Amino acid sequence: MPFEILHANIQKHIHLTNDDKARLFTVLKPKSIKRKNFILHENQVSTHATFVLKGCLKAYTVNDNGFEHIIQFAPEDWWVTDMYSFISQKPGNIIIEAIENSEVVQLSRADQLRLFDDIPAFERYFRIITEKSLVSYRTRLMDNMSLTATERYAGFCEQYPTLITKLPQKLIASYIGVTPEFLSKMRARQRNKSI
Amino acid sequence: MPFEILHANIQKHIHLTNDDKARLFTVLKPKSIKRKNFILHENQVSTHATFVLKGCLKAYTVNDNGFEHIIQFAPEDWWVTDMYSFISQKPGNIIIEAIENSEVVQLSRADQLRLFDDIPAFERYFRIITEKSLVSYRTRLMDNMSLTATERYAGFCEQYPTLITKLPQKLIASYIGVTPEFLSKMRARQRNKSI
DNA sequence: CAAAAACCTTAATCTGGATTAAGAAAATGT
DNA sequence: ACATTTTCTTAATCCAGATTAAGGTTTTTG
Repeated sequence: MPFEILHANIQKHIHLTNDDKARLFTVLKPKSIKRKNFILHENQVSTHATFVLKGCLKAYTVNDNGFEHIIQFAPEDWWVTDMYSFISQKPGNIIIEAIENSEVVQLSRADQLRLFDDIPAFERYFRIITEKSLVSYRTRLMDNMSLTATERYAGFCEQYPTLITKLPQKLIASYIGVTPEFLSKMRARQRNKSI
Repeated sequence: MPFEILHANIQKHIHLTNDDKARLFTVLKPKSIKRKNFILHENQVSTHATFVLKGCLKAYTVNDNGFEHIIQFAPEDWWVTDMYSFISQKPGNIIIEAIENSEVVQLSRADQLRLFDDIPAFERYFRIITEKSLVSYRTRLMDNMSLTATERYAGFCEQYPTLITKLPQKLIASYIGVTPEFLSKMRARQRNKSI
């Protein structure tokens, strides 16, 4: 049962009957995606939300100078989508790309809305994870406004210890909002201090 | 009917029957709040979400150096709460304060959850506004990471033309993430350019 | 309507982090 | 296993925006 990890994630928040579960599984579309391939391009409509079963994706924007800004990492057991485009079904400016070979399942907005109509518990599940996701964006916004780069890096290390080990530094730099050069400098400073 | 403005807001997203509406109105608590008074203090549990009928509030954090960072303005027709504290019912670090004499209605998390159980349309309403709110935090986070202060100020003027005229500059500075001195400088620069 | 408080402006100086550049190390594909 | 691409580091220079300080203006409140 390759979807079991999603089922377990859902059960953490609500209870689905076997029928509900079967109904959900019929509309999920599994997909394999290789490192450096895209789930969503810029100016494309995000028709689907994506849940990661295995591997890791990144969601990011590219600014006018060609710099990437990472909005979200999506490792195993996480949902990722361009929420703006997904709810409006208009083209968005977010790119979603695999940073490892990954296995995902996708749910279309149309199928999601049908599930909301038929299974209120399902709408509750998404209401709950959207509330939590809102909190994490708000926290990150405040951190960006009120903390120094060093403090943000320390916070990242604390919050995502597993990602620190497996992600290239330049991606972490892009997530916390500094250049790779400056992250490297911060790490050197830290190293010297602790010796 | 002082709550009509909230009812109209809800009807924009879902349909409530008269019974649903009556049910909602019995649990709403109206409240008058004078300028400079607080709806929520730091380290307090946000038991209620607040909808503004009249006036304007600000939600903000205070950092270690005593600087305010404004998370959200809540003018008429907006909801405001410390979502972290509201969903977890743990103490949060956000302060909500009236910046004008205001009229609000409040809904407790407990009442909200009961409404979710009894009236699925109600859960849908909050699911939808939470999705939208998530998008606006995410956009603001990306703007903070990728735009200059000047661009952020221009964006604010475009997005909230009415707020620009009625809010003191120092609050706008705190929202876009610059010092009041620097906002003043940007405005002087703009003025000189356009003469 | 006056005193106090809050707000705005200007200007000089400072600094966290960006930019540029270039070489070293590591990971990846074939 | 090796060549290519991607990452990481270090160091010099630069700049957007912070900080500090001080005077002027507007708003609030008694």
